[in-house]
Amino acid sequence: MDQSFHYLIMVSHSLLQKSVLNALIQDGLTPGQPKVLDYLGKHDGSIQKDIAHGCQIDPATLTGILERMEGKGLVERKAKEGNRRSSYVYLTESGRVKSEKVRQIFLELESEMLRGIEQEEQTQFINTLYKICCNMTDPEKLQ
Amino acid sequence: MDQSFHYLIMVSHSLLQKSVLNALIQDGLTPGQPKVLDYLGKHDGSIQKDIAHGCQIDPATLTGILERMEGKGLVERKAKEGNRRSSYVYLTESGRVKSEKVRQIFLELESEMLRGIEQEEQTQFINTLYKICCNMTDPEKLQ
DNA sequence: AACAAATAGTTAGCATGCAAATAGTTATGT
DNA sequence: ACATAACTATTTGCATGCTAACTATTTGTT
Repeated sequence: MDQSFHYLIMVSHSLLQKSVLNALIQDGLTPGQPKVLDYLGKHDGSIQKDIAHGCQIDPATLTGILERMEGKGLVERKAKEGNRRSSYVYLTESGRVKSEKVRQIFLELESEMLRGIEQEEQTQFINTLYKICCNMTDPEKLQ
Repeated sequence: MDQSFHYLIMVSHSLLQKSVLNALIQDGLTPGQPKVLDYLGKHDGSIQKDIAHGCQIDPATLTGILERMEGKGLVERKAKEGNRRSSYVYLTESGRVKSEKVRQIFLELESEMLRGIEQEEQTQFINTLYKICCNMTDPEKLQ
């Protein structure tokens, strides 16, 4: 396996993405849905702009994903008095169950990815990865 | 920013992907092409199956990408005597120039991502990331 | 040699993912 | 108050990305 930096970033993401979907496809979830469910599990009632930002996808992409999720009864989009241009997104009962399942899968996969790696090495890795993400983040769009 | 492991993996990949494309879109490259050019720069004359594997995409996806790259004169697909079911892919002159440009961009972006991180910390990070990728790789498909 | 199994690539259908253009809503400036 | 600007979500068009089904070729078995 090529050990260049950018290649490992690509591979780790690709393998994680495939594992997540492989574990959740029997629940009827499609590739774009797990990250949205994960985000809503932590920020229920967010507006679409914030969900898109948190999930690192374009708002236009999120529109389609939410339409299918609403069609399957995973989420509801509601308007609020005094702000008719934002749409507030809430998990349904079914959506909350799936969101919890997603959270569980992420924990299991993280445990598998870090198999055989010392606690200290894990901590150092997360810290460095966080620095890297900050280095890549446009200061204008700091979260 | 959320500092969970899977989230940082997703964010680092997403930001890298966007930076790469941002730097290469003026060259007329589309999102799927840089990784293929990078791979061919190191393994010119590969068959499609190996390119797909190296780029972590499905062979069916590669078919479409190569069609557009061939249409733009970046690559050529040739048959070899004695093996008519594989198609061997070669960079053209123009493709080689783009491939070199891609390599340069990757180096610059890696340098930017690792800004302010000690050499020893970088080395440790790569080592851990490599272990993680190995943990996620199906032993059946070891590269 | 004849047939079955494995392999390589393509096609079709669907779901992301993005940029650009659009519509509707809210904020701002004068 | 009015016109303008900014903001939020959607639509459109194109390029991935996947699975499943299919074609063509090669290998393996008998």
